[in-house]
Amino acid sequence: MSKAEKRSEIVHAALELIAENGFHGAPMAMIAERANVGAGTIYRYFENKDVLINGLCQDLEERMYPVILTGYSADSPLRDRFLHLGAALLRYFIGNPLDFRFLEQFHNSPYGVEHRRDKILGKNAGYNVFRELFQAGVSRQVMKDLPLVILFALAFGPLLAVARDHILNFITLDDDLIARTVEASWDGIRN
Amino acid sequence: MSKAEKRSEIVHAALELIAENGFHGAPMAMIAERANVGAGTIYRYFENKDVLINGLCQDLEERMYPVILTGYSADSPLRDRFLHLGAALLRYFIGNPLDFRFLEQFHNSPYGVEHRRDKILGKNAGYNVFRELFQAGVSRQVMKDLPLVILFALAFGPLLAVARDHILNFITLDDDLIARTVEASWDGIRN
Amino acid sequence: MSKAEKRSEIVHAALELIAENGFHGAPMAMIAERANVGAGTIYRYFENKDVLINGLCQDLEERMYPVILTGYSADSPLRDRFLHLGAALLRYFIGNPLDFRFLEQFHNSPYGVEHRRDKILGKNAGYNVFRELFQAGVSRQVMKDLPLVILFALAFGPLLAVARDHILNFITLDDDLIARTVEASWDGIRN
Amino acid sequence: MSKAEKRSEIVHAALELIAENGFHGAPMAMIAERANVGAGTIYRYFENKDVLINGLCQDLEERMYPVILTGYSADSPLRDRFLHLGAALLRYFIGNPLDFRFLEQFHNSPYGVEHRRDKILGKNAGYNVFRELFQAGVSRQVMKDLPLVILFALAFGPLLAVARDHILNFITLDDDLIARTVEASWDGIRN
DNA sequence: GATGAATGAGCGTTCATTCAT
DNA sequence: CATGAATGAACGCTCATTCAT
Repeated sequence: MSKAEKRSEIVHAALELIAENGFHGAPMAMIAERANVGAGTIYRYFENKDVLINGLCQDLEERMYPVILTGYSADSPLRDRFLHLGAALLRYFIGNPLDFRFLEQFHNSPYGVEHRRDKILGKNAGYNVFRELFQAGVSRQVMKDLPLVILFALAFGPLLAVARDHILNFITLDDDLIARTVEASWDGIRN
Repeated sequence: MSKAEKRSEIVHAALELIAENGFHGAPMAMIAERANVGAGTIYRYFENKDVLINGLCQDLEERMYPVILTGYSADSPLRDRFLHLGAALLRYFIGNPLDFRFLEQFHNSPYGVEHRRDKILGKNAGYNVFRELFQAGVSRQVMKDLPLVILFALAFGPLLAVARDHILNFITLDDDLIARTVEASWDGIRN
Repeated sequence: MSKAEKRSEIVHAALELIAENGFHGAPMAMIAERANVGAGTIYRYFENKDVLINGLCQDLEERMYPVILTGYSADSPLRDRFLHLGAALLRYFIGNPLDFRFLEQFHNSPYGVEHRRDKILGKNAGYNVFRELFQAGVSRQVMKDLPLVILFALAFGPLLAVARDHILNFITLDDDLIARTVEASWDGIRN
Repeated sequence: MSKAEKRSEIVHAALELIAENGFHGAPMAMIAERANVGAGTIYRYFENKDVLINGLCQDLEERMYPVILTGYSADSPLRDRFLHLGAALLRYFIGNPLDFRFLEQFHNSPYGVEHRRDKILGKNAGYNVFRELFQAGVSRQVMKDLPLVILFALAFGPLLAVARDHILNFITLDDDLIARTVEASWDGIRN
């Protein structure tokens, strides 16, 4: 197993366990076992558990953004751009439930909050596609004149909630339901 | 200290610690200390830590529902009823950040999921005021014809997200902002 | 087993293991086992291993000083006082080899140095009997006019060395040899 | 880097780290790093860590004895010979505090005791200069008629103690103080 | 009934040693 | 030969739970 593969195995095992059982249910020894490496090996790739968890998040975003940005055109009308991103996000979460579950766990932790603070301050490139979209929407008066943070909440709050409901089997989303849900969340932010 | 008072002290101490520090930062011994009871005493009131945590949630709802239902009239127009509940919920969370922080921690745990499953299956009375409202909204075609679960997500997803943002100091909500946020979330669900 | 007894068992087990095997050979689990307590129990009596080790030292001094000061008279001639203390110290170490071995380990550690620094600054009562003796010796010109620290080294350096040699079976001290050794170390410091 | 150089780098790095941080603060990986060799390479030169540490001691003595024997004449009077060796030893330790710190760490370990046992049984050449000196002193009745082990303790106990005190900054030795200290220790052993 | 001392499994992490490259 | 990634036993410490008082 190459060095990159080993790192990947560790990351995968950690994400899987955290997604399935939460942070409590993912001790380092169990991550190591599932990754088929020794317990000490993880520490060659990640300084400690905190660093591993933050690495997981970064890893995930690097996998996720290319997917949801595929076919996205910054020249389309704002509504179309939002519908594309919303549906892509929802589909990504549904198709990658472990990633979604991990993100939920992550955002509910001290690191998650810190990470979010950085995002809102605009340090992160991936997020900026959303930020630009919403800033354009407000300035062109296509969207409601509300603080960006609230628009984010109106747009993504529902999408994350239905993704969770789908993954927990409270509902089964199909393409039609996804489209109507994203349209409804558009109604929440548009003027 | 009476039996009921002692139970109340325990519940209060536990909720406070979990809200402040997360589940990790709330060992039983610390809860006992803050509640001014012996560590063993907690086990007279709650079979184990899991049961305590579920008790906390139930306790919280019993305090919260009377507050948000104050002044609520089932005879008002659907829109008014929604705006009342939404704003009341948001104000409750902002005014009781510990309750909100606890709920967030709770919902992000195996118990939280189980609890939610019960809610959606309709076992819990408190939730039913929302259920009735949304069922009426759909049947009178005032709201979109979407599954209840999705309507819940559209309505409460944004409210919870902005409550979190406020409590984490990413934004400061005032009455005007609260009203406009709840109206925006109404736009998401109304026809 | 009473609380005081349990503490005593822990202290005894720890001192024994450290004396026999050094700090490396005295993990907390082994101390607990030898003391017939659970591993966690130690932490009810000592905040952590460092505190335990410092406690051991303090404990030891509280046992040792009364013994070596028995029959000691501050009114005797300086020479007699020194011979008394020197022989008493030597006898104590020979009679309590575990205490001696522990002290040697202790003084060769960061804590030991810190502890020694305090002693030399004069915070500790037990040591002061030596300090007074040497200060009197210098001022009455019975002892050499050297810094106190050097007099200590001249007086106790040999005593500790022969105690070690006896305990390691390089030599067997009897009362006669003890007396002549202490007299020789007196020759080192006297004028 | 030649084989001998590599060995030397390893020995130097190990001694430095152990002197600075104690055995705890000198893991093999850190020694390897400071020596600019691979971790596994150390095991080509030393079977394991224990052997390395013993090698360190031997190495040190090979560097130290030539220094303290410089200018030493076996034909001088016993007193002069002792004063020479004592002062040379003290100066060596003060001038090479890492060597001294290492020796102290070393002598306080199972290996140290074993090493000392060999010395006292007379296997080691370096030590013999002291042994010869003391044996001559006793037989010519210049020194006290005490077992050699005790004479060693009387002579070197104080010297090691003041070296430690100097290195730990409890006192600052100058040439005058060194001379008077060595003379005082001579008083301890001479008749 | 209430207590809190005792427990020990389990945690995150380290490091001497091995061995494939 | 030299390397350094991999290993896993062992460490200090925590904490949910029990039970003698």
